[in-house]
Amino acid sequence: MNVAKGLLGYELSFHGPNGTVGGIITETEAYTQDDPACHAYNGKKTKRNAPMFLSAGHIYIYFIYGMHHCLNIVTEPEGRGAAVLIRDIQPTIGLDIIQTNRPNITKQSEWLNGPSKLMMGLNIPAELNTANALSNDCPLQCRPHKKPPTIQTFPRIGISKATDRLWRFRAPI
DNA sequence: ATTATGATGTACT
DNA sequence: GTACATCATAATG
Repeated sequence: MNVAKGLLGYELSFHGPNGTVGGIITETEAYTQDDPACHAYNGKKTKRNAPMFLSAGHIYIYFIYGMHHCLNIVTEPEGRGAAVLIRDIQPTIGLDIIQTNRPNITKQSEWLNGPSKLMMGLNIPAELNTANALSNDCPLQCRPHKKPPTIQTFPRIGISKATDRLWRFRAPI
């Protein structure tokens, strides 16, 4: 969760076939292996969550609700299953391309303001699962941009377990 | 082999 | 605020 806070204000960029798109990370959620809401709870490794056990900086993308994908950054050393869910991004790079990827959404502020919305808006392919974002040839890059002056803390949402853990973090716009 | 459920988004009332 | 789309995965038989 220290990483979840640290990622706020970072600029995430994706170099796709149609150009480069990206934006500033403004909301994240932390998941660790001692957390009942985590896909890797108790260190149980499955086909789906295997990327979470790679070393920090790897990418974990999973499919949910039969139609959506969510993007996570792995946060702990190899062998421990933990990651940060990227929940909200403010678009800054390749706005015209992002608009094309979100044809029915008029407000720029709603292009990437959700874990699956940002996958659609940035058009990130599920094949990036298990890639290493720290490697220079990775199409997905994450670089420091602006450090947020304050960080707000909330309960996580969309889960049914461990909702008491205040592991959702937001940077004010 | 079968079943329950989910780290959600969108449209509609 | 409520309803529903839609299916891979993981747990269970």
